[in-house]
Amino acid sequence: MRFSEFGLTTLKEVPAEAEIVSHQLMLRAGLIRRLASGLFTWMPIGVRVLRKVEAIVREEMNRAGALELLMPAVQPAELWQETGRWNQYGPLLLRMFDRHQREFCFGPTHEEVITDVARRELRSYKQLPINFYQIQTKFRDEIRPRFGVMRSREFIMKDAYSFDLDQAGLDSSYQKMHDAYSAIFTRLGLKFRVVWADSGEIGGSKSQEFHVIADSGEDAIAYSDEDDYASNIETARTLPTATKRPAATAKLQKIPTPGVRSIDDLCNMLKIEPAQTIKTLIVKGTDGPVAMILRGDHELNAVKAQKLAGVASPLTMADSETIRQATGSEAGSLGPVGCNLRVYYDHAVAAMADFSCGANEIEYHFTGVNFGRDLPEPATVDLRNVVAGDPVPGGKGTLKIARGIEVGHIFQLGTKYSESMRATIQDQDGKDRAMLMGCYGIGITRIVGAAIEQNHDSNGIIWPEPLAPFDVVLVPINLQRSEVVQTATEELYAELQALGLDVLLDDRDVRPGVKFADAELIGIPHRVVLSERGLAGGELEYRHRRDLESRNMKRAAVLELLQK
RNA sequence: CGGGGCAUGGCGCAGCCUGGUAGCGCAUCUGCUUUGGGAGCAGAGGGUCGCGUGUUCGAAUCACGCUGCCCCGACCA
Repeated sequence: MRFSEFGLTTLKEVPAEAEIVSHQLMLRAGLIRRLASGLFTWMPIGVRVLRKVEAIVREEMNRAGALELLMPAVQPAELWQETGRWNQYGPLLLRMFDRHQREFCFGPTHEEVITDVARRELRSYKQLPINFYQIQTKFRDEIRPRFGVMRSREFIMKDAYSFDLDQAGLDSSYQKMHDAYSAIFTRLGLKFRVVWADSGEIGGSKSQEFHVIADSGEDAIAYSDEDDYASNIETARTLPTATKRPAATAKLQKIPTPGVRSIDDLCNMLKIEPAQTIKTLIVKGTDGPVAMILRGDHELNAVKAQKLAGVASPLTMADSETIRQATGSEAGSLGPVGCNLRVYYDHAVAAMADFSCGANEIEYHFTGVNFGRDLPEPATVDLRNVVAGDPVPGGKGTLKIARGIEVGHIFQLGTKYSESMRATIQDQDGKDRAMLMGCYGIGITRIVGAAIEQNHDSNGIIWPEPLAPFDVVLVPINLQRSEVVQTATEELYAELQALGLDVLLDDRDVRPGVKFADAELIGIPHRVVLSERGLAGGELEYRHRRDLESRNMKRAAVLELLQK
């Protein structure tokens, strides 16, 4: 491709709308342009990257035995009503009517459609196992689209769905996808980690996420420094603390705390640390509100809390009226002492002594509270988000926290969809059985952003070679004025293309600095500079995007290097 | 959805407080010079100042309403 014919415009300045580096660089390098909130046009250079991602994903999916198909982006409401998700999915689902006032949605995912395909097509267990996939546009009406293509409303996803007769079959299909995903992210040249996760909206049991490790990631990942445990913070578990509780030394005191509405206020007034306080959260329950007791510096974990007996799911905080009726007090002055609600204590609380908490009387708190004296010994559960240093569930080592960008997610769905949509198959005994399903997603567009988050410097993108829009960029110096350069450039351009390389020839009549700056901004891995000076000595100048210095090399040596 | 901010040429911004018919940098086009790290000079094109209503002799500027976008938050009891 000749630069002069590629229609690429790069930006010297950073557009104000872009917050994170991948978004800024994608705009500056001309990969994407914004149409509306969460909607982007992929420009030619961006599409080149997308196609490279897709090609690798497709190859590995095919290698794993999955079959590509293509389902409609627009789906009829009736299918979603069959599984009950028409109501469950909420405002994330973009709904619309056709001219006959029939209701549709723009597919945010395709479990319903594929299950419909399966129940029509699959009759016999002999057709199993089978795994269908597609690479296609989805729409999710996100509350707050952000970070460019990382959380956009319209995006491209590879979604796959497996069908098996029994759990052993599902385990095997799931494992195949796990291995295929690992192969995909490895081939893409990304640093990633597989973590345990919550199945959330999609449903089902076993589920793992593939995260590209990056500080700007939206998700927190907890992992062990000693074994292979790794989990999304949403589901990361921990054990009761091993530390023994110190003996009580302080007297129980009730003190007035005017104006104190939060843990921070309390700590400021008493000159203590949040870890010496207890906070009490009131959530909605299945029969009356429930109190959650946590150390002041810890956070309640919704996934864990909503699984507890008596707690309403999804987890909902009680409103101030409910709190008043249940405790006679208000948020900001709540505590376990004298609380007659159903109470859950977090593990970490059991190790505390001489702590402070609300007195269930507006703007009064207790200090010097102790278990076994002022409160009964607590039965504790795992209630909170883990923090760095917590014990690993397996018992070995402590947890560390990293940030990641979720680029893949695999689930065992079981029979959630096959049962509600009656997708059954005849087994060896001629009996109808609901198929066991798995579903497997990769965010194709998100991978592009994640790759940039992980691979850039102050000059621009540094594409992992498998993703690069071009393999090599040719930068001729004085192309328009030097016949020697012109001849050598055209010959090299033709030869590299004949070798099957994607070559960008910067044939613009601009000063070299402009070409260098653009080559670095768009992140082409290999750069070859052709100049009269070098050519006179029979040499080209080569530099990899990651390198700081360029080197002069013989033409043959450059060709050899680029063929690897 | 709650809070905050912004909206002026393709991009980044100033002007608004104190009302008088729009300016800077980048980009674009033309010419000349320049050509190994985002060139220089000269010239040119391009904006009904997000939309609406109002105040006023007069509104980018003041008031009200709306829309769009961005950021933060959505357990912090």
